[in-house]
Amino acid sequence: MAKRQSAKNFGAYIDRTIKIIRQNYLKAFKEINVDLTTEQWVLLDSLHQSDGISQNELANGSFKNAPTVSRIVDLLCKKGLTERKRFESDKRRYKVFLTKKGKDTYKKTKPVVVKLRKKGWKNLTDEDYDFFLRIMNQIFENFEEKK
Amino acid sequence: MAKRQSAKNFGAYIDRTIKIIRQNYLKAFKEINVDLTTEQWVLLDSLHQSDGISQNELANGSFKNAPTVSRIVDLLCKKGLTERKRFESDKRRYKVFLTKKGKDTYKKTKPVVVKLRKKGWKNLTDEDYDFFLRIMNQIFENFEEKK
DNA sequence: GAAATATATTTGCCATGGCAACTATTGCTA
DNA sequence: TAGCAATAGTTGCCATGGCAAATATATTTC
Repeated sequence: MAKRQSAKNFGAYIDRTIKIIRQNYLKAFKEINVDLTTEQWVLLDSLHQSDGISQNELANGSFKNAPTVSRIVDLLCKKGLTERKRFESDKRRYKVFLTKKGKDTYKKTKPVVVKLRKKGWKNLTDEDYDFFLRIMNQIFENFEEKK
Repeated sequence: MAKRQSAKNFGAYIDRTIKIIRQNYLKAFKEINVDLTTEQWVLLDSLHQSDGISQNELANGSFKNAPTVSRIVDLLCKKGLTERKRFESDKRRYKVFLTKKGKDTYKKTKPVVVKLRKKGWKNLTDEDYDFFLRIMNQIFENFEEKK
């Protein structure tokens, strides 16, 4: 039973959970010989859903900031998984695309991710997920900047 | 209502939540002119509870690995908040202590952290916390290495 | 008691990410 | 239209942290 104190140390639990999730992703990719981090996969996933979006859009969709996305896209391009093309109408922006290799890598890793997600939610229910989402969103909202 | 699919993308929510928590801690410390990160505070807190423990014990208690603790303790020592003393009986180990300044800093920041924890749990109940702990611990357990 | 093992800590390399400053381009406005 | 503000992206600096290798000391084993 949780301690009945008004100041709850939820951060520590969130921290250790996200850490073990990242480690499991990394290990699972390694096991199928894919050189990809969790965060790199997140961007591949965004691109799979909306190929050709800008880095800014990638950032918004993945809760990352612009510099981080810039650097991860650099890495993905170096690995040959994505490529950048300038917008014609706005030369400040890039469209980021999955290459053939990027699409293949996504196809190869997606089932692994699905398996990881199932593994992570083992012994938990759909109702638990609703509860989980409500709590996570509430904490997030509580800390959001008041406009 | 959450999507009824067996592979639930819980990671993204955990990720964005831990990020906004860290940002709030950092900002709150800055506002009271304390130069301290969230993770540095976590170690101060451990030391406040058990002054003189080793870096290994610090690591275990904070879900950090040994290299990370080593580097954070370096920083804390540079800031004059902690000091290392060798064990007499085991010269591989250090005992890490809070200095006077470290204790003062802890006293100054603790109320701020309590306030942040309350802020983060706004509109959530004790029962929510039990639920939250159960779900977080279950996810963690699901990903833990089978011995 | 010497050699092999185990443990505590450090260091190096790299990825993520926060923040600020910078460049290039576009849009707005007086 | 000249000048300024806004936007997209990059770069630098630093902290965290994962992993592997190195160092120093302790413990075990033969």
